[in-house]
Amino acid sequence: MADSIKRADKPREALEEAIAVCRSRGGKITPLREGVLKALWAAERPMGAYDLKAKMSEALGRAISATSIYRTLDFLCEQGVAARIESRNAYVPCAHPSESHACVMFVCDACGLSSEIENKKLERLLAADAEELGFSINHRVVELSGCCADCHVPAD
Amino acid sequence: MADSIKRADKPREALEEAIAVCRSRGGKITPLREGVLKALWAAERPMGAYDLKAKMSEALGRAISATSIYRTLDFLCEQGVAARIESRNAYVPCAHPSESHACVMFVCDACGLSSEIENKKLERLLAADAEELGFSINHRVVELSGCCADCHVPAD
DNA sequence: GCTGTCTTGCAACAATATTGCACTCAAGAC
DNA sequence: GTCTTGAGTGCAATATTGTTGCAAGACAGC
Repeated sequence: MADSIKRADKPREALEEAIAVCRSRGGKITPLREGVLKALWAAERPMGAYDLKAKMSEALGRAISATSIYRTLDFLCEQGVAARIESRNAYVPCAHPSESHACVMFVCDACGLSSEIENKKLERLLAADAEELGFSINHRVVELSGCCADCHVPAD
Repeated sequence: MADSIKRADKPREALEEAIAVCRSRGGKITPLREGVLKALWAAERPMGAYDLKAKMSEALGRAISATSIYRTLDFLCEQGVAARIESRNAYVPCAHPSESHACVMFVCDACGLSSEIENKKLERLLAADAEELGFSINHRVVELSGCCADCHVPAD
């Protein structure tokens, strides 16, 4: 049911799928957008906006402004191909662009690796709580930090 | 099962309970700490650190530094009597200081009201996902934004 | 009174995010 | 072909949020 905690094993296809998804939704793929998406998939961990700014400036051979990065990230998040980790002010590529976005993010404090998993039961549970309160949910943030399997190997 | 979406109906007792909880855990209640807690309970919505800085500076009649506010908030969060809303960079008083902290926060985009509810099933669900990944959870963030019952009354 | 610890003050700074205005470029209208 | 329009981007300035390092004050235990 759950994804692997590693997500960088198929960045290539994921990137292409993400681009296809954006296009199919009428989004334009510019070099900056593609570069940011690529950088996110290439990264081993969530990236901050200013990390991306540095990365993109280097990759494109000119200074990219923070503004552009934020706009690009907004676009990618709207398209569902990236997600913001609120508790870290950082961004990750999103592996489930086509699904309604109710992912659970696991983020390792030690190595920074993040993993997204879908959980329909969780979604229903939250929906039930919301209904009880008469609350209509617009956006969900479910983030768990701790230690991933690779990191807390005690003695091996 | 769920709390009311309004939390300001019993700020007085809640405040006193929170103070008692801190004391019982060996925490010292200083005027600043008490003031911040009081401000959080008095507020109708999550407060930012700099809001609290202004509020406290006014209340105590002298300039309080951001540093002190952040330290105070750290203390209150550690004690479990306040909680940070990651998706807003803001803080709320916590209604369940004695429980293990796996609350679900509902925050209304329209009026800012926030409500915390306990949900044990959710906790188990997350624990199960975590186990499957070999992930040990250290900190949970479950925040839902949207529209509360009071705000999306359509026509009345 | 002395000592050690916890709390606070303060200044500087770092990191994150937004705003307003101008410019470019490509797609469609004429 | 030219014009218009709108999306995307650049850029400078600024706002907001959060941290660090060091010094001073408060207070309990001895």
